[in-house]
Amino acid sequence: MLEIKFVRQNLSLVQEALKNRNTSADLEIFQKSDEDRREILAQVESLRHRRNVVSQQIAEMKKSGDDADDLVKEMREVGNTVKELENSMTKLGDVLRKLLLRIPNIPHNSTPIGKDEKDNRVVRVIGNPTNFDFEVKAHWDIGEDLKILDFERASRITGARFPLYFGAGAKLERSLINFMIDIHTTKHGYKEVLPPFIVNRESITNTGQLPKFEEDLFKLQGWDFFLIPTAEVPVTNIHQNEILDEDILPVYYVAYSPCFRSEAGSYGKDTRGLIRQHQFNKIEMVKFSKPENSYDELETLTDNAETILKALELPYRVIALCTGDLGFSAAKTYDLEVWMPAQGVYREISSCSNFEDFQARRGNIRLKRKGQKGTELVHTLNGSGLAVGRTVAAILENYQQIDGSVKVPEALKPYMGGMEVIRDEN
RNA sequence: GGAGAGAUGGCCGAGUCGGCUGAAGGCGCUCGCCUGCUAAGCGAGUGUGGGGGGAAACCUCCACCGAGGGUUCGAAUCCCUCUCUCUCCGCCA
Repeated sequence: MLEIKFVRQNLSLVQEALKNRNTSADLEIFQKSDEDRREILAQVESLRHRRNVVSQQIAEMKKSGDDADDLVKEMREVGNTVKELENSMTKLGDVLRKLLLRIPNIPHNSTPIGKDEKDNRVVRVIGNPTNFDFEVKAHWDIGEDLKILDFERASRITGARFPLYFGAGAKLERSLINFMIDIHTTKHGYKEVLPPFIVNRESITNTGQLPKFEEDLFKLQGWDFFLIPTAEVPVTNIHQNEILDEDILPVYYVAYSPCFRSEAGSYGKDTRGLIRQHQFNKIEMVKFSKPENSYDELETLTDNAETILKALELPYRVIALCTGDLGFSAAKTYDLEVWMPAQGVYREISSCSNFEDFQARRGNIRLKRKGQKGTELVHTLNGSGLAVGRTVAAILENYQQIDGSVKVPEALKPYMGGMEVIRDEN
């Protein structure tokens, strides 16, 4: 959420940001409601002031036995007026809050301006697309042929877009989870957390998925709770309504969680394989930072995610999302895209963002500096490190061999109990 | 699921029969004094959000004692609803 004062004073800047994001919000209603509300506020406050003063008088008069009936009567009137004005003020306040909650973050000035994903900027390319001297198979065929993935049975258990892993496939997924968390905790200084996978409305509003994108979420029937679409939600909310001491910052957390997404509106896309599932596993890194350091933190965060891809020796590239492709809460985002040989394209496998104080304002996450009065909002960041299902897909495709087996990446062998190659054991 | 207790400022904790309590007291923190160093001591200050004024230091007003309603001229204090925490019982991985 943007600060109401900021929006009030920078309407054209906000307008411009909305335009760059290909979105809009009714800023005229905002402006009008804001002015009206402040006008009423002034009236209410002076009436309340008068009531406070006179109430004091009434107390004194009663104490000395004087008759205060006239004043009491008058104050009853004042009280009624105040109540009426307060009601209209509450209504305007609701309008304003609803509008504010739906205004996305202002993109950072280093975020390229552009319409859609075609305008994203390639920042760097690491490694070369894997070479094969045979015809490569898509990961879903590899997985099904090796009997480690079973989309058919999964769809019977639940429906389309749910994963079912067997044997070495299940173990590969589990190994990757441990491998990634181990690297982030031992090499990058993150603290491991295991958060709730169901969150309440407030938490998921704080991170920005609500109120605008409720249709993307799975909601629990009979509860105002949601399945998390990413561990970002519970982990960022660890510190909601807290004042963090300056010297504990920056705080780094890494969490494993399953992620649940309705994928509304993506019916035709990625219908096969592990790329787009309603449930998938992800390792998420979350940072709380002082404002002045958050862009440096974004670089190291991205580097931390890249470390995993490098360790797995998967070719990838880093792109900077343009304003039109940027997520609602983010001011700047780098996507990591891994090379997928079967489709011959780079596919998103991680997204690393700086939200500046946008989420912190919603979640009231503040910082207190030594020797300074007051508090200020922290900056929050997060990035996948990495999406596990997509990593499995990338490994299957990039490490496939002509006989249909798949080599285990060197770095993963210890986690796979020394297994060198995944082959059909049946 | 049943029974009970509680929720106050960064933390601990007091608030009587509703009215100088935005909130005692303590801790912590900041500044100053004092002291060979450290420790202790002394003095002052120290919540958040919002409106108005001022270039600014700051001044002023309003709101906030888990959340939301209600009663009242006036509510941290009374009433109602909800949420959360704790204890005991039951049940359960």
